[in-house]
Amino acid sequence: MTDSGLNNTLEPKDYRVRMAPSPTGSPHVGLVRTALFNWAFARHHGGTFVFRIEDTDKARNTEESYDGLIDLMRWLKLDWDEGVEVGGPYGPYRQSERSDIYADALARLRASSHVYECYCTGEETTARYEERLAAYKAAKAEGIKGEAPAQGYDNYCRDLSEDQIKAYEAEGRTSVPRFRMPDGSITFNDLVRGEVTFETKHVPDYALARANGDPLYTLTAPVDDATMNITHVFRGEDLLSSTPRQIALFDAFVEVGLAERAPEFGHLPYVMGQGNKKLSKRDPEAHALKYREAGFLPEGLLNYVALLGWAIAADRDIFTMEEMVEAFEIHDVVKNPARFDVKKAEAINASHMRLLPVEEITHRVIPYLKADGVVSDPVSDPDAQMLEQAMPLVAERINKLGEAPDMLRFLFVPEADFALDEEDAAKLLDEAGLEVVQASYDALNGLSTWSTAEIQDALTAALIDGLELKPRKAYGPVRVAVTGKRISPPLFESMELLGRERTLGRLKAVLGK
RNA sequence: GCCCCCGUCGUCUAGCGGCCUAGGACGUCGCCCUCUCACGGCGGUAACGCCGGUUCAAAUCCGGUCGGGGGUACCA
Repeated sequence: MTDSGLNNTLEPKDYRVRMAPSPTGSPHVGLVRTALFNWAFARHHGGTFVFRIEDTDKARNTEESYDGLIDLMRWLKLDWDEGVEVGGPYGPYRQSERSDIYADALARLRASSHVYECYCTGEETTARYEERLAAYKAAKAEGIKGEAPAQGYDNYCRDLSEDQIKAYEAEGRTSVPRFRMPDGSITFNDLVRGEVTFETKHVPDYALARANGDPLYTLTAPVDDATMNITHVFRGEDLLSSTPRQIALFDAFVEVGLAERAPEFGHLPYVMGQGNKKLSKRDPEAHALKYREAGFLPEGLLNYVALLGWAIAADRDIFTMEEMVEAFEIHDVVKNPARFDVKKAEAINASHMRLLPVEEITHRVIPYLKADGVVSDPVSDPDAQMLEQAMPLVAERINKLGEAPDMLRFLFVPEADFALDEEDAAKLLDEAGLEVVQASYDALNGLSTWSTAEIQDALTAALIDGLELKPRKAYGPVRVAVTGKRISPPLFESMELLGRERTLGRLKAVLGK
């Protein structure tokens, strides 16, 4: 048994965690959760959060994806103390720039007894498995009980003689370095799951590099964690079963002087999509940056994502990142996978919206208004004034920043471009509706003062008292005529903001005059 | 096949042997507020996978079983 425990002289301020994504495709919400928990752990303990990039797979990495990762982390304000873009004492922080380090590590390992050369081809390995399987089945048919053969590499080249090696080399075969798993079992204390034990006979010897010399993930990640002095590794549960081989590797590192000890591990449960499938890049809700596009607040997304496997208290869902940092303990992380629920994410986001003062929401909504061409870029003075007055009306009725443009557009469009929603117009501006609009026009036209209160009084007198309409019936057509839609900010306030000229103009336009 | 992980309302979770006729949140349903929408308020709905065991007492501990997931690569 191997003990992976840290020596207990380690102080919380010395804790070093990392997140190490591969820059392939657009960043995933599962990655946000992993980043958040690592970050919260580091901040809670006063440790260090490292951001490293695992870009050894040249074929799949893109610079665009890398930019997306940086963009995402900055938007979320998950700041890192060391890593790409900011540097640090253990750089470089991109694996593609660390070839020398891996070559050196591999050379040391090869000089030890922990690594041997394997000359097998993949076909040979599977062929041997088929053979074992056939033999097992044959024996079973005859009633002989035995252990079913394991799939995967069978440690065939473990103890090759000098002659055999020479023969293979003479054949012109290439070889890969394989790590020799020790006998016995490996037990480690997973910080979220508790004690986990693997019998090493179930863990085949594994390749550390390709035949062409390129190091594999099995080597690079542990080497980086060792050389960057990472003390705790929190990652997805898909890596749980590769942990024993990494711990064994770390033991070899210690022997060859690459590490002082293995880090502690904690395996975070999956973030799932619909059904029982891990949220994949194919699912639209998987893409983290989409939430920014939709107008999520970073603190809203983060709060929701934190809830996927962690709870701050039994009766509380809404909290700030400061509060999370204060309360976060890795031991409290739940073991079972969580489904990502967009509806709840939106609700949590809405709660955060309500926590913000109007001025802040205004500030944050501007990029969305610009993107949709609702306000000028840069924002003109009149636009800024209008916004300042209009935002109190809409701030509490939107759940995402991205909902603001549609709600505000009617206040900003030039009259020439103002258009009615066809469906709403067809529904509400029928004969009866136009009568209402006519009555409204007449009532408002004579107004001496243009204020919310005056407007409301005039319309109430004309429509509710005069035409004896239900408020619902009365204001619907007017709303469509003035704002273009059935759904809008409060009508009387909107009219005041729009001004007498534009309001009356729109009413008249509907009446066809 | 073999190894490992996981199993409380539809969903996310609280629960660490008695505080549980299982709490909160989202969803959903009903009501109230209301010029639309949204907000807000009130109320309802709904769960310990199953079987054994330990115990005076089990959602909580143990065993089994079923179900789900991951691994078993010269992918990460």
